[in-house]
Amino acid sequence: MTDSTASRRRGDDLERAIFEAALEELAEVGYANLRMEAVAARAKAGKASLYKRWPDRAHLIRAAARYKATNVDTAFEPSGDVRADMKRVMLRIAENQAGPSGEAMRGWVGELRATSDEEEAEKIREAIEQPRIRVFAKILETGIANGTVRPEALHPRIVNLAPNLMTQAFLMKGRPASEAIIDEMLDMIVLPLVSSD
Amino acid sequence: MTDSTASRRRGDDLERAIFEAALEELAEVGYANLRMEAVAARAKAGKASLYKRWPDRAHLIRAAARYKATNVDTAFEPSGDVRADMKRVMLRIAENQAGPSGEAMRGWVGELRATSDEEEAEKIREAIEQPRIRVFAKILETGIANGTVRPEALHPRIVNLAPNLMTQAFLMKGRPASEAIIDEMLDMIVLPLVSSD
DNA sequence: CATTTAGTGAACGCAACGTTCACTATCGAG
DNA sequence: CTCGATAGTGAACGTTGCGTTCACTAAATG
Repeated sequence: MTDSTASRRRGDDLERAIFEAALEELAEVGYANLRMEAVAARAKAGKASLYKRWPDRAHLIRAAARYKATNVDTAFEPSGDVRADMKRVMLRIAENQAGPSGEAMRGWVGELRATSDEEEAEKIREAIEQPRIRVFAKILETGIANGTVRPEALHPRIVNLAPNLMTQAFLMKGRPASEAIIDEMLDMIVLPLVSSD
Repeated sequence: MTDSTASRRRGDDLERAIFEAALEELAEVGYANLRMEAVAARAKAGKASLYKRWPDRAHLIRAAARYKATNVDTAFEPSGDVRADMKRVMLRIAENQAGPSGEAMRGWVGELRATSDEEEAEKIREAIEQPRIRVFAKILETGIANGTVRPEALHPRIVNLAPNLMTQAFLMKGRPASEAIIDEMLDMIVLPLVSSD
């Protein structure tokens, strides 16, 4: 926990501590209630150290989310059972949405117009979608290889469908889709669309 | 500045003026930048008159959005051409998202957890979804009647699919889906799922 | 016309923002 | 090892927007 022989941290060391603090705050009070002073206090840092690094709350939180995304295990090997694989990944997305990353995204969406840095926004969107596209494309490819999936299903709009449904559900309901809802998404929408029979 | 023949409005008369002002502000500066003082000034009303009616910004904006929703022409008669009907409605949703209602929704989503009045949230969700469900259900029913749509397509998850895709696109991109994207949604996802052939 | 009801506008206290500054711990070059 | 340069601290500050209060006044009521 806290070191009583407190040394004064600098550089990346301090930066990481701030990120961790921000993520914890995000998880606890949510984006809308996150206070810079609270993050600073939690990280045992001065407010000035935050503002030296990021111009405002939105930037700090985006940076923290990026930090978390890079430090998370994203490895995935498809089993060949398309439904099971998709479900597994969707449950993982749900877990993720329930934590600080979900809050970061909610806040980002809420300020999407205000910020309106179209360049930056596009990069964030890509950072969110790219990993998902890769995983779902892999699942579909495996399905195509073993004949359970139509080859035409490998289109970005369809590859993105499942994660997009997850996003929609999360944003509109305020919490991630339950397992029951994921099952419905799969059986009523995604699988009928991609299955080869 | 102040009109010498200034009549002082009251009740619903004043309330409408406040709603109009709020909607104009929403359209101009967006949810995140909307200031209560600006709304009051624009409506030529006192800030106290706003706070007498609604406890805070979020409530005022929700009320304004509701006000607009009830004063909008929602009539729709399906032509029997399912694709054309759906496209027409989706374009109307896009138009709507581009205006103050879209901003209201973005703001609501951004604060969904902070507000966290689960009761109220559910009512708002319903108010958004109900009219859409009715319209798309009608379109699908007509399609079922003339044999172009599978009867099993009349399931809430599928009925809601098109509007949900519109919502997802709007929230993540910051602006409504273009016509080209709507075409893709229809041809790659919605129609393959509901068509009877 | 008198009384009650409702809106105005200005002032207020408050919370959080983002900035500044004097002070201090750590780093690294010589 | 010493000393200057670099980076962090913590407190104070001005500012903005919130939501409230109050003395005043216009409109409705009867």
